[in-house]
Amino acid sequence: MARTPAPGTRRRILTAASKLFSEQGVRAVGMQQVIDETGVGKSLLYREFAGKDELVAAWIRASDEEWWKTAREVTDPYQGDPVRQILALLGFFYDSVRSPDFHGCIYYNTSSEFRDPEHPGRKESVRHLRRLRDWLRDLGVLAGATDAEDMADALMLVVGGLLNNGEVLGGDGPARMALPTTELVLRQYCPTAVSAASA
Amino acid sequence: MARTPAPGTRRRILTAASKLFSEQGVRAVGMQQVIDETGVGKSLLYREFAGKDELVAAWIRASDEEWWKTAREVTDPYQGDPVRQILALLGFFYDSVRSPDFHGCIYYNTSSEFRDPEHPGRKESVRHLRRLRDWLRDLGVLAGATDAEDMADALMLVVGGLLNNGEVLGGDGPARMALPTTELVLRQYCPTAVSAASA
DNA sequence: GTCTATAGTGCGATAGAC
DNA sequence: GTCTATCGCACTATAGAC
Repeated sequence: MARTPAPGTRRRILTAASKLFSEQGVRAVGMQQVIDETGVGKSLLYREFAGKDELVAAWIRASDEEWWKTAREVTDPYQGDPVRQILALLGFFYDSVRSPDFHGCIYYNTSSEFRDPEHPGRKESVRHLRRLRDWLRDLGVLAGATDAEDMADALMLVVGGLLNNGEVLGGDGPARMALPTTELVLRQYCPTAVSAASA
Repeated sequence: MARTPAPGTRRRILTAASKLFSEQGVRAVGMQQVIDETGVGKSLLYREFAGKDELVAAWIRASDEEWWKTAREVTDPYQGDPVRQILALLGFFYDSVRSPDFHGCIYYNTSSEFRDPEHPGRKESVRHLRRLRDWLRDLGVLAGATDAEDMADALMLVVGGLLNNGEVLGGDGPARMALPTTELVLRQYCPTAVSAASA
């Protein structure tokens, strides 16, 4: 009889691609390296993904899904307290940046590697960052922010600064100031809610 | 006697390389494109620059020099008023990001494209960002900041967020909040100096 | 395996300054 | 015409997409 398709092939490829792409950058990694790392055959890889661009997009999409899962786990304990949820989220970013596996934010990095707005990997990356910004705005509304749009954009400044300086300047650099600066922003836009959360 | 060497060849190559690299990213641009854009011969290009890595490093170095020149022009009118100098500098960043020629910060982008700490282009990029951070710290000291190191790192968060979100999220996005957030940080670390500057 | 692209090398032809 | 800077092309080798 015919051999049954091995389960989880797609996942194995994505895991290997994720390691290589995030550590070295997408353009620095060839498809051959992905193949070598997985042990999968070339034909199987190309049956699973139409091309490199599609592999990149699938990697970003999978990372995005996993990220939201973790982000919700991190903020769920503070359900009903949006200010603490924001602080928990920024704390999660901070921990990620300080982790030894951190090699820069894949969404910012992939956007910078592919400037064509039509590139599937860029599209997915931009989509992720937009959703993050919108989530921060929604939390701001829940927190009764005086201006939730402004607050979300100010927080994206902190997030962008945290994620992009981490790999470049030392570990004791700007990252250290991410939480204090977040509190500064929160105090500006939700003074009453922050006092309550500090209590 | 002999033909005279054309002056400014190096500069012409750097100008073309700058356009291509900053618009499309370094790895997306081949040496042939640089050659086509300048009309220069391959042999001349390789006599002027040992290889692509060296061209990239030279481009970053030239951009860095030009940047400092402009940055000083922007802050010089506020000589003796470091708080206003910082605000002018952030205003300059803001204007750059909103300019139609902005295609992302070349220092952050090049760092993200080349992860090898030994890559000459990365080295120059990191050096630029470190010098910027140190300048902000020095201005913080002059402004009598309660903690100039913390303030510089907090401001680098704003700078990093501003420069890295600009190309990704819309023009009306986080960039808009860069100056208000800078003021927030300044007020936190130099309350008296900011009041004086606002007066 | 195949085809393309890219970094880098080298040489002959050409274009100018004298 | 002579001399040299520089171009343009051919070439190799390597790597990458598929």
